[in-house]
Amino acid sequence: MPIDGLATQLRKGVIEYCVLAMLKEMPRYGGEVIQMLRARGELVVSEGTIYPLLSRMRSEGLVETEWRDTPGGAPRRYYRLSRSGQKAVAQFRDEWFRFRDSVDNIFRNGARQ
Amino acid sequence: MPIDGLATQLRKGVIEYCVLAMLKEMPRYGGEVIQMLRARGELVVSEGTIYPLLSRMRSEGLVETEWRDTPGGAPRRYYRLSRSGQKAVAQFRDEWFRFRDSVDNIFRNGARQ
DNA sequence: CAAGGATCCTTGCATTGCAAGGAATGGCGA
DNA sequence: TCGCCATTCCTTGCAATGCAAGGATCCTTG
Repeated sequence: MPIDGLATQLRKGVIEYCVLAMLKEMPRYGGEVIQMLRARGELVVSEGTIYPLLSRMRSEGLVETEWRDTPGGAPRRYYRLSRSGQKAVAQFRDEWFRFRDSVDNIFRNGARQ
Repeated sequence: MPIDGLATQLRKGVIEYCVLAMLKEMPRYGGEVIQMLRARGELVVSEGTIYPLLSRMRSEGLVETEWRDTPGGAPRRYYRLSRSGQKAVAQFRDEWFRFRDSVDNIFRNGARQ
């Protein structure tokens, strides 16, 4: 059973770039990213989504990582944007706004162009 | 090779409801739907996407179909919205606007809530 | 030492967009 | 008539990715 029926498929291909965008400000670790996405109602994700995603982005060179010890508990792997990650975010951002407008048009104006 | 790199994954889970929304005005056939989506720059799809999609929607009861002869050429299968298809469009519409706002926020304001 | 919380990861599955290939219908020119 | 082409529809197999479930490691607390 998916976390949230309809929106599950909506998230495909968007979460990756949302995560990259969240890393623009500062490096973050996996659990932190999950918490931040959950704070927004519509972007709830599970560990099984985020960790494989972060691994993919690392092997694609979009992010770079660094272990940091914590005052108590397991060490955290922090992710920060690489140069090519920054480019990817910028490129996707443009595509997102165009895509969003197309879909908005269909749902606001019906099929009329 | 995908039709359009980044946007390929974006389309997942959205095209289905865009097609349903396009059927609200009047019944349409597969090729017509493809043409209309291509007219919008950001929602280009191929036959291999639309025909399996229309079949799924038919077997889920979201659309009903009817064959119509054409003045010259192969007959067309026309799709029209069923009652449950109308409900699905309305429900998705609400989800879409919320989802869109969440993503917009991330790309406009960074990670700040 | 045992229990528990936080963190990270892996495996296997479901969904869905896509390319490639193919079949049926009718028009048109050789 | 025969072959070719455009139009329309469909099927097969693959790729990408969100997800649940399960598990490993490290630290603290009792």
